[in-house]
Amino acid sequence: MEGPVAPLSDGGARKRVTIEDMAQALGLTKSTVSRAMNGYPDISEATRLRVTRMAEKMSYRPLSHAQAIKTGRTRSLGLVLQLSDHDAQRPFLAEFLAGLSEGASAEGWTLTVAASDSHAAMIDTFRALLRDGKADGFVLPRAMSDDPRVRLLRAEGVPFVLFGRHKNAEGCAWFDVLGEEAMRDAVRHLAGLGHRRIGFINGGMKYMYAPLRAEGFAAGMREAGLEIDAGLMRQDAMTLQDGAAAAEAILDHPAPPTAIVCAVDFAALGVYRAAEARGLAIGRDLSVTGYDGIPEGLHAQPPLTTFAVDNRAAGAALSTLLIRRIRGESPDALRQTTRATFIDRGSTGPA
Amino acid sequence: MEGPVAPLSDGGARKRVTIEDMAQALGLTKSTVSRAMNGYPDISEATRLRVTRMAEKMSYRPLSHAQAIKTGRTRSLGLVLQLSDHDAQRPFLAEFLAGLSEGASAEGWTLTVAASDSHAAMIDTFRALLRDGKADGFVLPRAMSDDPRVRLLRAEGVPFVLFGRHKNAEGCAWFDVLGEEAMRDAVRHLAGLGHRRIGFINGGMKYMYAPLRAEGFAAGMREAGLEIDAGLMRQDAMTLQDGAAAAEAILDHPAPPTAIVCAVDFAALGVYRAAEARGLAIGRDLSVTGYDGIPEGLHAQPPLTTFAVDNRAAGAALSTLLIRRIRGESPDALRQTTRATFIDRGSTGPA
DNA sequence: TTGGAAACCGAAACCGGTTTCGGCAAGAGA
DNA sequence: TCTCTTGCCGAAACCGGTTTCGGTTTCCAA
Repeated sequence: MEGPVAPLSDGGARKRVTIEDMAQALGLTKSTVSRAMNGYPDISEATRLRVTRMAEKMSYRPLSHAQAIKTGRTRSLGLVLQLSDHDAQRPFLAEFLAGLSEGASAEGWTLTVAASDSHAAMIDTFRALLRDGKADGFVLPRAMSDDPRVRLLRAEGVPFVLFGRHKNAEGCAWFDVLGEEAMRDAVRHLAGLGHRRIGFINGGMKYMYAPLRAEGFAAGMREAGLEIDAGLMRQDAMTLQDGAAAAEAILDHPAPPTAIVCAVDFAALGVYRAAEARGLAIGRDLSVTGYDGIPEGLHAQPPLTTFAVDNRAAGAALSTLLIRRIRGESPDALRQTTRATFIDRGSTGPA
Repeated sequence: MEGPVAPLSDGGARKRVTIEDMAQALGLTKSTVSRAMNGYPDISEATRLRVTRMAEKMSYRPLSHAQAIKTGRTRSLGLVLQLSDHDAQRPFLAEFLAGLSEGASAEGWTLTVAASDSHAAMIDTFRALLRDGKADGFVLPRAMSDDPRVRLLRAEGVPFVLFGRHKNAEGCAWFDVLGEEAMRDAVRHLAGLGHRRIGFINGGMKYMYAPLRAEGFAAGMREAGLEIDAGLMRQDAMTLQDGAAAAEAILDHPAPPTAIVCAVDFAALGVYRAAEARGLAIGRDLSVTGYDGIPEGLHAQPPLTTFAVDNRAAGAALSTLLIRRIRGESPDALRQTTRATFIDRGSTGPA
């Protein structure tokens, strides 16, 4: 039923190869082996080579928790999820985790995940993980403008890397997707289709990305020579419901827009609903753009024109950056950005 | 901008309290302290009490990786995500992780997460985690009928716990939600509304849950004295698209059903789409029930009648079970099930 | 009173590494 | 030729725990 079963446990047969085994095989002492593997300068290049070769051959890898007892570092990255945050990050979580795990395991690191409901609990979670040496550094998703996590980790001198930029760059490494560029491109795209009154529905203002995207939208409007009407702008819309409500308000404007740029895909789908309720056909009577690239957008009617974020790549980049940070590189050298990719589907059309 | 910053790092000031500190404070040796904390029989009840009290007072907790070097156990649970699996588990992932983390940290354990694309890579991932002692046991989501993970872990003698039941119970601990009961209740509910021709759209047959739910559906039909028509049944529908396709096929039947029971919410939403395309009003012309309790169901038009699974509770239960399993309890005592809760919304109506 | 078994704790080895320190040999400068 | 470095490695201490092994006391029965 379960197929043939391998030899059965190990029975103490095949044991892990230790540094002592290495030393024995090489005719050296374990201290020499250790220093060779850790790049100490008082080891000749010749023996270092012998050691690394032998390590390869015997497939020796130091036990991370054995070294941790002396070094304090476990070769593991920490991730603390905040649950009260709206489902915004949910759809991407799997890809994001995959990326993180990928980047970590490429260097022989692992990922330790914890979750907490409240902000206070989250700080305690960080403390507990640090206290027990369960993580050598942290990935902080969703950078916020006043971020308690950043305060804590800075104060404790613990390495971290943000997903999202931060005002106060001091000591901050980060990876981010240039959402403002996407917003600008969205406006440009719509303006190119002849739209002149364009609305904007932004995401949660407590996050760093929101002001940036607003800025990008504004820049796009200026470049296109279009007037920015505050009556056509809403914010803090991160769910479909929020988006629908925002769209209702905007469409109630005496001079409603012919297109709406959304900072979040879910909000864009909310616009679909509001439009439907008014008998407006998306892509014909009302153009909409989103941002994120959620799968639901692809299967909406019509499919949502949006900017896709590669969350897996982001995760991989973040873990790589964090590892480098933990290894001591300066945070100033550890800031990367990328762009979202425009996906022109069916939700935009000529004005 | 960031607020006042605490003392700065620790500067070596406050250090972790070690077992030696405990020994000193108690006038004992560290060996005694250790044995007291680990429940050795050669420690008097009096000193054990003194030790545990002092541990509480000094908030002493042994460093998990320090003990790991001797015991081999790290107090961490492993979770390996399979990415190629369709997005089925995605929406629940956050809650599921939260539950796992919750259950783990309640006992002072942590969660190590890894991801892999292919089946082969997944096995390697398990091996790597085991080899480096990064996990003492594993949570296996989505039990499959012939599960390579189970084979591997059984062979290696590594503790694990399944989310989902397994045919061959030997050595298997598990937690599961009784999907078959939900399917039966769904049929009963529909039969009570007067439906006599009821279709069934099942999920992925490679998973253990699918045959069970089919069985539950069949049982419900028998109990209601209704005829089971194979022409009204489809399987392997785990996405909205799959569900729509299955519904199309079923509705093409010369004697189409007036209700369809779905084993997966996403498939039920696919039924919505198929019905819409034919001008059938859900809840009036065609009744539909789902299973899972995804948020999209709540906001569908009309809201989806379904059975909600508490994935957070499931996660918490699983980690608790796994910890007990790792501590040596027999798997036979570690099998729990619960029921999904029926949520009667708007997608069912009288025949 | 004595001998033996429990009961209980200390001493020391060990786990798998890292890091400090000291010493030997070869090479360089005088 | 003799010292002084330098280069290179071994010896040993250490990290924070666990576990084995003895060695005292105390209790109890003989």
